Amino acid sequence: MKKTDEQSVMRPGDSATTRVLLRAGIELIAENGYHGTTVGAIASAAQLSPAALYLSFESKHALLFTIIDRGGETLLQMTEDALYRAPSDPVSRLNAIVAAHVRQHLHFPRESFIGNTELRSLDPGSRRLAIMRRDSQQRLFDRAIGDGASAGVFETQYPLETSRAVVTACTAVANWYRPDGLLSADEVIERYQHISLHAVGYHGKSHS
Amino acid sequence: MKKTDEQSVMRPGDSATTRVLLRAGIELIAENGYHGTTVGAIASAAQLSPAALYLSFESKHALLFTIIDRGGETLLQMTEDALYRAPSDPVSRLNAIVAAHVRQHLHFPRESFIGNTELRSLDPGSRRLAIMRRDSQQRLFDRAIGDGASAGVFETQYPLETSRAVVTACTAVANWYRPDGLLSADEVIERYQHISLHAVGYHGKSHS
Amino acid sequence: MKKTDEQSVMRPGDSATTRVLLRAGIELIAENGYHGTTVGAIASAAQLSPAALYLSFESKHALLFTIIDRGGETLLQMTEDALYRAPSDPVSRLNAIVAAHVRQHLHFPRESFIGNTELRSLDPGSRRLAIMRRDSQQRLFDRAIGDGASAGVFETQYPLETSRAVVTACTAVANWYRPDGLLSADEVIERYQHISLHAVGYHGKSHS
Amino acid sequence: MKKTDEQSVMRPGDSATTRVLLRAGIELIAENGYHGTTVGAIASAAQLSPAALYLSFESKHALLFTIIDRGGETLLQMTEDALYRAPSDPVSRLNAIVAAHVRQHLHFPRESFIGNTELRSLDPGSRRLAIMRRDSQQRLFDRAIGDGASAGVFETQYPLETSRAVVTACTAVANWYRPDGLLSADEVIERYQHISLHAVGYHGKSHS
DNA sequence: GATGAATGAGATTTCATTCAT
DNA sequence: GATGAATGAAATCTCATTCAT
Repeated sequence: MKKTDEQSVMRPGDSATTRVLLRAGIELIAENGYHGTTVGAIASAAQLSPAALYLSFESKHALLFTIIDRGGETLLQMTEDALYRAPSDPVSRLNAIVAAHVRQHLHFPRESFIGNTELRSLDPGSRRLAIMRRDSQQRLFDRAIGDGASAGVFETQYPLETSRAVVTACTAVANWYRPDGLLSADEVIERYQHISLHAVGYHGKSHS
Repeated sequence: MKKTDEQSVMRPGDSATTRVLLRAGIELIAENGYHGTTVGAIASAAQLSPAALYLSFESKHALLFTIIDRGGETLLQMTEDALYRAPSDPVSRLNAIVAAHVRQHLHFPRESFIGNTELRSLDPGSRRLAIMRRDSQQRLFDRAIGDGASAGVFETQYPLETSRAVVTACTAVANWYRPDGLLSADEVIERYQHISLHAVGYHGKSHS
Repeated sequence: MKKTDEQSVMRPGDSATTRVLLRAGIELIAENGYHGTTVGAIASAAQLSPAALYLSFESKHALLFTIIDRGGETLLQMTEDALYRAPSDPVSRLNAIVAAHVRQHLHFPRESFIGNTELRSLDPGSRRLAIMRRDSQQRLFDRAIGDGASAGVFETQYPLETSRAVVTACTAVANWYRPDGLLSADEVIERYQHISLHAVGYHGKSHS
Repeated sequence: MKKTDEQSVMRPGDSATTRVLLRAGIELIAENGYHGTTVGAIASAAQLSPAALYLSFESKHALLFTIIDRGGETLLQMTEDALYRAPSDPVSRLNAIVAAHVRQHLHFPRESFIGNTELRSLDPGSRRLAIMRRDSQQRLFDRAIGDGASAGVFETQYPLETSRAVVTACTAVANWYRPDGLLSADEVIERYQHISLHAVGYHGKSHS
């Protein structure tokens, strides 16, 4: 359980208090947005006093940055790892990063949602950093799809737009997926691989 | 110009003051979110006093609701109209609603963005209404794609997931499209029609 | 009455609200110090809500700065004016600035007290400005006493230390003088002229 | 060094921790005032945790009271001792208490400053005690100067005001004296004896 | 003796909203 | 129709103090 947590925002060094605050912050900010969430609400969800937040974080903003920074770092890492381990043919590579991206958004929908919607609530310096990382993630897809198109495996006239559309759609699973819904995570992943291959104009077998 | 405005949130009956407040509200809420935008900021962007807002709207919330309600109403209307005017074959129908949906999001990116992200800031009653309308819009796509799949024109195993992915991607153009960018609105529309047809597993000509 | 007020911190352009806040701030900060005085206490002494303070001043600090800046400006002005109007002999000149300095501290003891004790509560930029003005005031005395000593009219070996001692003593009247006490303001002034002339080693008549 | 410390606020029974806290408290409170100084800042200047302060003192207030109470006690003691050892003529007696008062304020400027400015931050009971002691100190000067005036040695018309002015000026050395400045402590003392004799209207030799 | 973690109370400041003019 | 002045409520953050370890 904790192990799972640590695959997105939590880190081994975090104290129990820090973790419970992060969990409460993730929950509430995903629900109401950063400006719609008060320090008091986070503290009370964590069964702590508002003052306690300032022992773990320098400010409310620092809590938000921690969520976005660590979540973004983990997503990029996971995706790069998946790419590293994948066979080198375009289909496998696209399948690998779609799986990694979708999986992370399925397992950590709230963390991902915050990372996608609350960049505007970061101060300019932090925002720049977060945007750079988001762009790196996008470029992994741009390259995978672009390479497949150049190799003639993907028959799309608009690889860049398609790449954006694929990432967007894969990201949006965080908005609607419910673990207690009809589909298992693995089923969703498989379907998004399928849809993505279609979108890039791949006409062969999905082979996975 | 005003004509254009009125194709999303503005309405003929609106006074000049109401319009300027709506314009300012759309601009600022899209940028900073509802809770991140103050009445003072909206008023000052409209070159009015904060008190003036309360002559046109009952509250800050009422302003938000106006933006979301009217924007959503227009989007649905436009999409239904497009469908009504389209030939009855699946490709034409899908092309028609993709065009309507994308066009509206390209021309009114901020209004659309607010309609997608600030539902959570509505009070429960208003939110329910907005969600119902958003679901109606989604169902237009579900039906268009589902019918095409049933008819065997679209070869997708997962018509529902694909429909969601298509709407998501078409919606997201509001996040990145810049009117002064490389592509014209019509080019973007054409490419999204192309990508959508690919995604639903259509293998024929795009015929548009 | 208002006329009198305006001879230290109040200014013609100040609104009634600004004035009442300044008066309350002067009273309370003189009594409890800047850090010992809350915005709430000032507002409530002014029969206003805490929020009202922020219509007249940018911050609590801005209120303090206004008191110190304007009070210091008035003191320097008054002293320079007195010097300008005085006959040019050393005794008259010293008498003139002692009278001006003591009078200001007698009539505005709280404003003066704040100007002497709360420089440390100003931010560095404001503090520098206030210190520069305080030094200008000191130099008026240094010069008056130094000139008298050079001319042989004042027989002191230590004109600089004496100048500091004189200013210090004249300033301290703000700490103990009570308008309802035994001495009238003019009597106090006369006595401080007398004491000052003694201190600088003047052995003739006081001739005032 | 420790010996010197103990001539104002430190006492032989004080533990090392108590001493380091007193030293830090004196430094910081003199700089920023009582209300401008936090327990955390004192503790951290003493390289201790905030909680440690409560092992040596009952409260932040108790620390302040210790500084003011002991500092005031020492000052009065020193001045009384000086008077006790002085020859009985008015000039010697005034010289003696000026020397004692000035010396204490030169050697312990921060302790003295706090004793003069932070009485208002004491609770009423403690304040009364501190004020009584300050008045005792003032009366030593009142009596010395009054006796000299009665004896016709000091020719001042206003012995009481002069006494206040002398104490004020002698006290203020704590505000400007810097040990690394141009004058040694003994030189400052000599000059203040000189100035004080002038101020009280003594026209003979300074004989010291 | 010393501290890290925690907190209740309170500080400054902001904000949506009202209302007399 | 418009606003300047005002405010109650609440937001973020600080601080003196406690207590289990």
